[in-house]
Amino acid sequence: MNLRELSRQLGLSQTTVSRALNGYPEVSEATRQKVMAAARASGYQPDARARSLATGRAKAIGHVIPHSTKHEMVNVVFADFIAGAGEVYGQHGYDLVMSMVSDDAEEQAYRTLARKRNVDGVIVHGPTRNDARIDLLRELRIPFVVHGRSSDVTSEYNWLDVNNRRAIERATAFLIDLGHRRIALVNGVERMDFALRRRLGYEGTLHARGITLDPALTRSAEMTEPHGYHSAREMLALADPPTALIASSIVVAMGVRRAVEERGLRLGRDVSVICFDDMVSYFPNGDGEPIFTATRSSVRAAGRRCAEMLLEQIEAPDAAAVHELWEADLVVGRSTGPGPQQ
Amino acid sequence: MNLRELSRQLGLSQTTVSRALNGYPEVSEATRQKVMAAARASGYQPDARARSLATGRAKAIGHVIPHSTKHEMVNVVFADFIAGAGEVYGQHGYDLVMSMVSDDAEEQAYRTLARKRNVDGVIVHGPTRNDARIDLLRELRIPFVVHGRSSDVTSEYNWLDVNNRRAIERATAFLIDLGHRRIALVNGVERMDFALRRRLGYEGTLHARGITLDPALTRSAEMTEPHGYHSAREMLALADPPTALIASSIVVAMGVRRAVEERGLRLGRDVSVICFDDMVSYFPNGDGEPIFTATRSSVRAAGRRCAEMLLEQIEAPDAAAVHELWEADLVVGRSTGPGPQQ
DNA sequence: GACATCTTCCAAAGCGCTTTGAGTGCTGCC
DNA sequence: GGCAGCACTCAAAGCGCTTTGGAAGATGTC
Repeated sequence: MNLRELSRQLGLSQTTVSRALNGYPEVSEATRQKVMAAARASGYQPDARARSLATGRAKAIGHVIPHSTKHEMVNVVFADFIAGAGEVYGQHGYDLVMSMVSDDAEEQAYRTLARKRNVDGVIVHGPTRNDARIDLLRELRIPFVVHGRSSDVTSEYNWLDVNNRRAIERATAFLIDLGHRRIALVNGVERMDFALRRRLGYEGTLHARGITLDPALTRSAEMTEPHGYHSAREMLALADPPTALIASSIVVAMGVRRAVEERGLRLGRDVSVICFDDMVSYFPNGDGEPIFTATRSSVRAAGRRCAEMLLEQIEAPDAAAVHELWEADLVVGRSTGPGPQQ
Repeated sequence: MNLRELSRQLGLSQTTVSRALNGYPEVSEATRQKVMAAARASGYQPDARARSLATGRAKAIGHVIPHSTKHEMVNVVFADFIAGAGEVYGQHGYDLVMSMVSDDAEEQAYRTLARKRNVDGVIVHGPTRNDARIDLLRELRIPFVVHGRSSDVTSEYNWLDVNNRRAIERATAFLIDLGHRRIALVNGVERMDFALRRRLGYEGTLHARGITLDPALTRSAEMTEPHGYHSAREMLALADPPTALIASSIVVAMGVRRAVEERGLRLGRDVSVICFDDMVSYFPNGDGEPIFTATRSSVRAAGRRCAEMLLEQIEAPDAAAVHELWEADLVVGRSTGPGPQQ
């Protein structure tokens, strides 16, 4: 069933049928009703490709996901972000098209996406410091929103970020206020902008509070459970071990907890842990009182908002760039307690 | 830059340029080289929509993901499955288009997908028992592969499944051999076919070994960490608690562990735990000796294989339906030990 | 009643590609 | 030299939709 067939059945021209279905005013209410009814009855749905070719709008958003051979990791929070964004796309009749691409081919992937014209815009995931993709996308003149930010990029672009620096500052200060002085940071890969900002927050707060940074108390790697485990295990075995750790995600925190418990220590009493909680659906931070004291911000909500921002940008391509900086909550759970008595 | 412009520059017809680029034999090697070079130089890439409209092939695969309002959960393993499938799609020049859809609109989503003709096939996720989607997709005549199976569906369809029943049979037998008699099952939602099969494996093995099933020792819900925690916590508080638990995923197992440790028990000594490990990238089951004794099967590999099967099916739509049943490994880790002395 | 103005509809062009069917020029053979 | 056959190339017809630029009929105004 296509438009020609449908209009033939109705004894109307394709023009009229198309207009009736798309809500144009040049068609009488009576015929519109007739057309709508016939369309529903026959299950007519316009061919997306033909419509897209005719209108110039793909009605789809691209997400390029690098799957590196080096760190073969699909981001933990990714599924929830996509879920949030996908909701909004669905509401607005947009599709989500994903490209999994080896990370040395990522730039090419964006070029291809732009040329093939099957997306109207893209979301940029996991920006690094001075991320080259931003200028590339500007050059390609394709609307985009960055989930996160990229330090040292001077051009204007749309982004939505959590105030990672501020969040970790607050977490660090919270631990210091509790009497901790040996505070470790189990960070993500610091090529990633968010991880870098978290480190800055950590270092800045230690410095401001007169605590000298001990390089032995920071680790940085992919945010997996084993990363948390090994980092914590090694650091807790030091002669002068940390009494508190900041974990970059709830998954990392799980690893930290494993190491803590393996050592026979009790979380929240012997060792304090704060983590960054992205409120991932299948791994909530407890369901009553939080398991972990955490800085908290919903990645799913971020996905929703990024999608909205992008759709707005597509509607009005000449609008000024939009930025949103979200503050994370600091929620207190059972994983933190007073530091050691001096 | 489009085909017309490119052929104009080259002084050739669109036909010839198109044929040269698509590897048809009716064009001389010399012109082919010339055309290729010009295309590369100008960064020409055919418009996906126009090509798709002309060829009738969308070069894209659809994944419909229900996001229920009831259980607002994005499947844990989903990201890894997609990553695997996406790799294969990428290698074959296919895109992946995702529809997030509220689960009461899922059937409509498939219809729309079929009508809009912007995908050549779909992957069905999370089949339930007697899943209506299978007959629907047959009726819509759109190639599809089911990740999992659907009990009680009589029609033929393509599927790839892990032998969940056998895996849990082996896990249960393993625990019985270790001397356990009070064995609990912390299962997923049993509307899901895989969860149902796991229960059958559990019940069957208990029965075969002469152990009477205690309904107090089974739980079933979304596979989240809190599900593992609450289930284990409640069951461990019973007058006659389980000495071993089978967890439906590694995330659930994390919750189980939390409950075990909270009770002051030691994993692998006081309580044994076996889980189903989907080998999710960010949450490996340890990196040397496994943390948990587990039945193990890579969901990422499953994604890859499902994608291959689907692409083959698209190439040869009249080929017979293909099935693959994968056996899970049973790997021994540190979370299991001998049962209580009689 | 004649003219202007809406309202309602239509034919046809065009989006950018693939593919059919038809040349055109060249080579080889008799 | 004439012809068949081959190697290339092309013009044009779609794919299914939107949208432009009219046209036809209905309505209103003087």
